[in-house]
Amino acid sequence: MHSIDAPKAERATRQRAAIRDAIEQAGRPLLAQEVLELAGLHVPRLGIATVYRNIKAMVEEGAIKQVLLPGENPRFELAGHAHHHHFQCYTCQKVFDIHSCPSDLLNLVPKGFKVESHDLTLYGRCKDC
Amino acid sequence: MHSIDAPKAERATRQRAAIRDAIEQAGRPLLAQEVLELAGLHVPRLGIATVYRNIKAMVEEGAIKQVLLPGENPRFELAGHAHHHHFQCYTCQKVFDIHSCPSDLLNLVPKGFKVESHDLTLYGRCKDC
DNA sequence: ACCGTAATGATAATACAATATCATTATTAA
DNA sequence: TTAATAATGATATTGTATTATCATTACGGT
Repeated sequence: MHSIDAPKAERATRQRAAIRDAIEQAGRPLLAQEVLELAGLHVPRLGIATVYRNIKAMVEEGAIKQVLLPGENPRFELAGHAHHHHFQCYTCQKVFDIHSCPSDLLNLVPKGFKVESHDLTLYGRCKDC
Repeated sequence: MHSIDAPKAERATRQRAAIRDAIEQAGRPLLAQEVLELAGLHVPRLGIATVYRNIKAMVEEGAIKQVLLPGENPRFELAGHAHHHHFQCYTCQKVFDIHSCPSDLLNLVPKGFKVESHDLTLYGRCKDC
């Protein structure tokens, strides 16, 4: 008799591991291009389509999450981090996590407006620039 | 003798006036599409190319400025406003100005990082939603 | 080791905002 | 009013990030 199991998918490939490792070890949100460059160091011939495919799958399964900054393409970082914000360097354009958060945001809006969340991006010079 | 003046350009057209008025009277940052819709109420047959052309010219001459929110297309508002931030409604997607600013942003970053500016976006429910 | 097939890599196709093209319209200086 | 030409409107084109296609590769259960 034939199997009636649902299609399995989710094979463990070198590419997927390298992509996940790149995001994890970077410790900062990465552009798809940056993921390609970093993971590509360990998997020669890695293709951008594979990067996008795996990023998409990992977002859907909740392993990583999208980080959007104003006027920038999406970056990706490991999920599971607590609420935090980001810092972008004017010089190298890299984005870093900021693990603190201003306190007095709820009183900034006119009456009638209800604040439910917020995004904060700091800009300046990073430690290496 | 022929004139040696530089090419004049800058004619006063109904379209340009309507585009500027739309941005001014909205009192909030508008997408190019929103500018088309609002200015189009006063100038039938207004084309999107004209909107982009005039927006670009007005940005270059400093009359309006671009407003970028995470994951959003550029919006435009009159220049000359003091430093401020924005609120986006989860329901209607409209963006509103917030004329106050959190205070304790300089101490949020690790040592070695220098904060030079910041962007803050608040999200929630606006007065009309 | 073998086989079924999911995943990959190269590249074509797509989506979409923004710009370029160009015949036509309309502003402005005379 | 007229003439010169800047600006417009309709649409084609571009630019670029992302997705689809498909022949090939390589996991993984047997």
